[in-house]
Amino acid sequence: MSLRRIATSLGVSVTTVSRALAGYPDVASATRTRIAAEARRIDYRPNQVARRLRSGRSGTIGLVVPAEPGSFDLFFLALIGAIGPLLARQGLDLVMMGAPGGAAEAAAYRHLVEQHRVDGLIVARTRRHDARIRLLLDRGIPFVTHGRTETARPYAHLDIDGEQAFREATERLLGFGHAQIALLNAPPVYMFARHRAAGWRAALAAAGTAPGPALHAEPTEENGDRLMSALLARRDPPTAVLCVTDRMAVGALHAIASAGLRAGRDISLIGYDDLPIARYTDPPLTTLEQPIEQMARRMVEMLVAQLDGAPAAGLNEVWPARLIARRSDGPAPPARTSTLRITPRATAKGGHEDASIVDRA
Amino acid sequence: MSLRRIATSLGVSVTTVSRALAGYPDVASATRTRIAAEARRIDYRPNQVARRLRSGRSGTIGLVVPAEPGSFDLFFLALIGAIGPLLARQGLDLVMMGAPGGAAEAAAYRHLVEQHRVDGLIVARTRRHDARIRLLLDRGIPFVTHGRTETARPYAHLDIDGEQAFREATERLLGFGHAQIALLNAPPVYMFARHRAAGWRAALAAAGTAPGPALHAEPTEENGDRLMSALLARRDPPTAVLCVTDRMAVGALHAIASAGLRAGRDISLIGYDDLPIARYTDPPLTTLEQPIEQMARRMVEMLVAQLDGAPAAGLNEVWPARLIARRSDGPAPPARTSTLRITPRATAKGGHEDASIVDRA
DNA sequence: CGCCCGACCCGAAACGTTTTGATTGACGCA
DNA sequence: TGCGTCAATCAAAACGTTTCGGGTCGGGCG
Repeated sequence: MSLRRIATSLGVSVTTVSRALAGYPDVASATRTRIAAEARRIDYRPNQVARRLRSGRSGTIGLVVPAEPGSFDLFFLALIGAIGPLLARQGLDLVMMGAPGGAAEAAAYRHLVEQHRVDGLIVARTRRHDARIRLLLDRGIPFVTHGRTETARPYAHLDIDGEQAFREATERLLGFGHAQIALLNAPPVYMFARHRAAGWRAALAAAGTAPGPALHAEPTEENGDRLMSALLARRDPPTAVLCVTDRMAVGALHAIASAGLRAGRDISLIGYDDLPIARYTDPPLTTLEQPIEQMARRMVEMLVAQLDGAPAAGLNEVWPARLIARRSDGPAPPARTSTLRITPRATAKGGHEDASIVDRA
Repeated sequence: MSLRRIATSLGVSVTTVSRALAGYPDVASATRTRIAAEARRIDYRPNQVARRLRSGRSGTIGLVVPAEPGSFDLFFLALIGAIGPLLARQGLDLVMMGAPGGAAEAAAYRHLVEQHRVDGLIVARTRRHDARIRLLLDRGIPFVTHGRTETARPYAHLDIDGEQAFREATERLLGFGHAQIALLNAPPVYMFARHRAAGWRAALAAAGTAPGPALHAEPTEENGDRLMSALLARRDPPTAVLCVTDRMAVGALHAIASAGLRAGRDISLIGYDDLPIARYTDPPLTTLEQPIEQMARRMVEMLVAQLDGAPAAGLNEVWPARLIARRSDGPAPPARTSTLRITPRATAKGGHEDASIVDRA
């Protein structure tokens, strides 16, 4: 409708208008300016749908977020907030799909891909063997992941070095004199959980200290509370605890306070994410910050590069996290410094993912 | 491509395939089954882009979220999480646009609307005179708002009765014997801020109690902290404080603890939203819950109804909030119960929105 | 003078649907 | 037999772009 409108009102063909506006060199500059002027006059906006039909591209990027109330958290929120504007600047829309985990999630990906709804995808919270990544790789759809996964095939990803981050956090706690450092982790299906656990374990091994107990569950406040309570109920509770996310740390803080203990003195706690709230917990939370804005920017760059035909092979980066020291950790309480080593119970894996079970450390 | 593929492989016309699949009655049932079978065999998926071009609908609905770090909060998160799957069930996509406030926000709306990118919109956090709503009304684009606005024209909206909610909360505090009840509000451009303030004021008026001071700023943890600190620095600080959101309440809690006071005993605090964290603050936060899931469901219904041609006029509802009593409030401290009344200072409005200034109560 | 080339422009096809209006037979009825 | 009716099918147009493969016209060159 619209191209034609300009064309008829100027007495040229639709082709010429299209080519003029697209900047092709084979249109006389006089014509071009007339067309440009008219386009501006009627405030011409190309119809994206027509354009997409013709070009076979949809002009949108998909982001599938977990729809379960617990798991859809501030990290995704920040990601959306950062990614959206960047994509918009590239003329791309961000479409969101909520999907409850498992089969429905796979279906969501299939839906987006097969209906030509998206040109590319952003995949967050990668898992060890990630079916989504396999699907996308098989179909040749461009994507970028936040987080790594275990596959031999090359794919674009950007990740924070969780291993290094937790190694650093553990070393900090060791430096405070803690001898029993526990880990409140996410289920080991998630790669980030594995990396952070590895860092914790590596630092302890390097120091010759036996790892404290490691529990895991979906990283929510509720589970942080539950798991921390379980830790405190032990005969020989740890003096320091690493939490895989701030959300978990908030729950843990609550458990500590409920037990009549004081975080930062009786028990040291370190989180991860640096959510806005971390500044305002009591005490403020020592945590590890990932630069979400910049990550989002880089991920979008990687995705756009692939849309323009770049191979995914070179596109992978791992960035450092930054430790933000606040007041939820500190010197180990003197009474218990370097007391006897406790050995974590080696327990069989639980049946379903969400259960909080003891890791083999 | 695809319709044609079925057509040629079955020796019928594209039209017939289309009509068979669409369920028109004028195709022989034998033909219909053959077509259905073939469609299933090749796993036919209609090309949405083509469909949209033909129908003039885009099959997506838009949600513009504030992209400023502070204002993009958990409420939107919950909204997105709830709305996405519901829309998906209707065959609709949810496209998100982040937009920093002001001019950019208007541009974002214009972009979505004029490029035919969305069939409808969801508008959250309504303002008193909301330019977005005017734009949408003028263009005749279907939309649903979360929150009300001051316009004579009918539009579809669903809101929580913030006035009733804060009246109830204030009455609760009065019942606890508090005589100085302050309000930590959001800027009065937001309708929700006005409603909640009205409820607070109404309850106090009914009880013959003078309103405590009312401060306002963007509802973030940081501002909650700042404003609460300001309250505590007064000669005659209030014994109870209503916070317009849980985020603010979290900041306020921090300010209270920093001042060496104990929330729930020295100072009573009530929030709003019932974020997941409200259960895990210290003390757990008494707050008002809005049923986001159900609201999302209803808003989607309202939107879909309009897409199917229903007028917006009848579509508006105001639901009650539910008070969740936890432990951040309680009886007024005996030493100060019904002490002399303080009169809020009547100060002129500040220059820019984000400043924390004293309301004329 | 005749030809060729470059500059400029355009018609038509294509992307995959849906929908309109027409066509084809078969059948019943007068 | 002739006509109307009904069921079943289809061709073509349309949605708004982009792009392919020409086409026309003038001017420069041999």
